[in-house]
Amino acid sequence: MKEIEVKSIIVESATKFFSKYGFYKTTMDEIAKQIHKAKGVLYYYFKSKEELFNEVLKHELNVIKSELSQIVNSDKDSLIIFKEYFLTRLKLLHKALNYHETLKADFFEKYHFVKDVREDFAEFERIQLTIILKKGKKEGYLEVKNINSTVNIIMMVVNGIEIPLFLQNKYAEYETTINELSSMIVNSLRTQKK
Amino acid sequence: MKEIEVKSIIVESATKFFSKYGFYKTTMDEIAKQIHKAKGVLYYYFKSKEELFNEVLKHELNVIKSELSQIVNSDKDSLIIFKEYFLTRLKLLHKALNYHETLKADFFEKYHFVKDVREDFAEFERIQLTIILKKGKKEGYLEVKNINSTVNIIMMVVNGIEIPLFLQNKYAEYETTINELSSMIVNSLRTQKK
DNA sequence: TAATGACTAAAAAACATATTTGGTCAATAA
DNA sequence: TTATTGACCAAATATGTTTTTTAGTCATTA
Repeated sequence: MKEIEVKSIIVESATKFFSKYGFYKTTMDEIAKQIHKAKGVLYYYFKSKEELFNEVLKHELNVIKSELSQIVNSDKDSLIIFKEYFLTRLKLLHKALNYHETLKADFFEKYHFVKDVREDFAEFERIQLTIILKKGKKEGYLEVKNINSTVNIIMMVVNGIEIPLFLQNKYAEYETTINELSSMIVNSLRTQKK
Repeated sequence: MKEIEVKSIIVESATKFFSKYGFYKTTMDEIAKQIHKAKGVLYYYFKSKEELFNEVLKHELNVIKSELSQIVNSDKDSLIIFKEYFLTRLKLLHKALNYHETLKADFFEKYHFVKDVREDFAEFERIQLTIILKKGKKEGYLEVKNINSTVNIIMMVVNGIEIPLFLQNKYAEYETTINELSSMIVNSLRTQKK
């Protein structure tokens, strides 16, 4: 089999497990077994578990990126306010994510990824919200539960978007606070328009 | 010794340990040893460890309440915007706190407090911020680290109050996000004034 | 009535043992 | 050479067992 083919089969299998069980509860044996290969072959194509995970993230990011550009360029009417705000947030959240405690705890606690993977990860979270909006009530992507969903929910409320099922617990928890903050943001946006 | 005297000595000793080590890492033996009494005496005055802790909280709340009223009624110039907002938040945060995960995890996981203690606890957190502002750079009260400090920090930034040392890590983590939200709140307050 | 301290049951900590898992590598098939 | 295997290892994790700690009791005492 061609190198690229096997590589993408591995990534595909790995994606299933990582997105279902997370990094630590996924084993290399499982991934190999799923594609009917010996574990050693994974280490022929990838240096380590982290590098494979890295590859999975990169791949997911590319999918998400293309989805994002489609959304942003299609429905200009309903998303115009959101888009404006979102593009501002891209820069603002960047730094915050580098220090995001939950993500660090989950992924960087014991394993030290190279810098550019962190960058990609940051981008991944920034883009997350848009995808959630598009997917509606579908279950989220990789580790959605770990994302700073409060901020995301605020943005949904601001834009009058229905809260997906899997975020409704979080929403109920801080309902009044979120609504308060949301109305402030809306007011702020209105002021800026004048 | 009079009953009330001994009771308050116990509460005083207990407060030191609970505020330093938290509920679980404080032992009844320690508290008794500190006041040179046998452990049994604690159970003569209090039904259980929880009831003693309960009493400690009530006592702290009373201290804090009196401090709060002093602050609110003294410096009207510098705190007027904050006070306005803070009084609104008192109602808004109420519900959110009843579902505050970290607090629940720490205190209600294994022990079931009576309802009115939860109410008191909710009030305790709401009042917390004001106390932090007054105390400036001093270390916080009981379990300060568990408080939803992000919201508190936002409020500090809004009001141009210096971030205390023990909250600066948290601040650095979300610096840009906090500044963004803060400017929105400030704008919103300005709009409301017109 | 107020206080003691030995006592208990249950939880937590410490310790020891067994299993799992990321990663290697010599052998081998294509 | 290139791609794949699977036994093997060290380290981490899980499991089971023993020891210690601790919340709470109670008969006794001052």
